[in-house]
Amino acid sequence: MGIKERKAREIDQRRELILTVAEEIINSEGIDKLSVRKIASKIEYSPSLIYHYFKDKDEILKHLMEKSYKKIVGLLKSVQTSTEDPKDKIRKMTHSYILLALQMPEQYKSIMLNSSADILSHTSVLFDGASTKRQAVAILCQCLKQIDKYKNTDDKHIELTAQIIWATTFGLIIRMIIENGIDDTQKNLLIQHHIQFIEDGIIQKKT
Amino acid sequence: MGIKERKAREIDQRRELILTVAEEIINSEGIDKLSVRKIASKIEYSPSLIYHYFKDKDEILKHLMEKSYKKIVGLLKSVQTSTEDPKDKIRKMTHSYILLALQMPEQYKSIMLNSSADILSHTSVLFDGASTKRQAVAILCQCLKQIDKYKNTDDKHIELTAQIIWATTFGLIIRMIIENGIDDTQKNLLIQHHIQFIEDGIIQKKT
DNA sequence: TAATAAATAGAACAGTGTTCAAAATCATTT
DNA sequence: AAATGATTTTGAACACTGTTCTATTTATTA
Repeated sequence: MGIKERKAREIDQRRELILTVAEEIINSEGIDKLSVRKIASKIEYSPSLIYHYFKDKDEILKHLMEKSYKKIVGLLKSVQTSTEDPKDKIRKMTHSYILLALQMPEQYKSIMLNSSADILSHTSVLFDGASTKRQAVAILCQCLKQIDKYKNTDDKHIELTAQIIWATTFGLIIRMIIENGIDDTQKNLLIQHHIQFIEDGIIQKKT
Repeated sequence: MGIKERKAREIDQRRELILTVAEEIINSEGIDKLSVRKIASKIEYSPSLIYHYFKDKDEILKHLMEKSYKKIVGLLKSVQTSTEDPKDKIRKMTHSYILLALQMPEQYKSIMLNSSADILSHTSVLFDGASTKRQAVAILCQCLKQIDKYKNTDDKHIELTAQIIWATTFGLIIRMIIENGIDDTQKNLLIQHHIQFIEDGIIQKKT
């Protein structure tokens, strides 16, 4: 009986359709303008139908965030295996992370600022022990450990460094997104300066 | 005729009352739960009355933000005139800035993340030339200039440094606010680490 | 084809910001 | 003090929002 499977496939397709439409709205009108009714009208179904495929609006958001989040982590991983020099790795990771985030400003904002508990459990990185539970921090720590100066540094210190790198980079990105009208050359200068700052901070480090 | 003056005073009082109540709601329930109707009910007037004293909800927010913003700038100024050593100044300014922000998390979030154009014109700091138009950046630049190593550094470079310091500190604060449940010792470690990072970045700087 | 299960729609509830015309209050002048 | 005019306040309404519930339609199974 392939009918059940077809049904399951149809449900998945419908869910995908909803997510796609939601993403379209976010990209064209911004996340604030996303509404269940707007999704329904664009999909030409009644609003209540949405609730057959998703528990509530938050669950839709959650799925979208998950998608974007995986994209970001995937990027980090690909950079991690690409280069040799650990310092260069951190440079490149930070740089491409920033560029990717700027390419999907609305999604990045949502992922990082939406404090829904579910999403937060993926994106929180500042707690004690994050290096063992968050891929992004783990990858950063791994890179830091490969730097000579950190050979004899305790793990907690490395974790803190990674957390600061992450949180500060986050800050620069969010402000570049929020403060609209910054031209590209200025953006590039800021990014360059920030990466230099990180490098200096790393080099200088003394246990 | 002191009646007109009394009237003006009464209007001011009413406006103040609305703002106070709004702040109370924000502090107790969070900014998301603030609504015109809730203000009205707490003040025991009809919702439509609010619109006699404020153009719309955004204007109320704007006033609240302005208030908090002034508090922050005031703090920066007081630290600026307090200490001697410029490096110490930056340390202290950053530190007390972070502590103040953490004491008013909801307000800080609103000021910095609410992208209403009016508020943005006070809080945007990343554009080219911000050091002449934004007090926070200006103060930071002034401190940087007093550091020996920066004596021969061009203004644009100093501005970028100030902007990065600002944006990264912002990032750390926002994440400490958003990621609830981080205990105080961890918070202090992060803050300490961040300030150290800034210091290292500043020292290391070579034109 | 009849019974059963799933998908879809429509109406409704409670909430939001906002507007507008009417009512109530107050101030001033006659 | 009464009437006029300005100001303050309200109540109802509009257009939205997320969400739930009960029908109704559609598809699957026996």
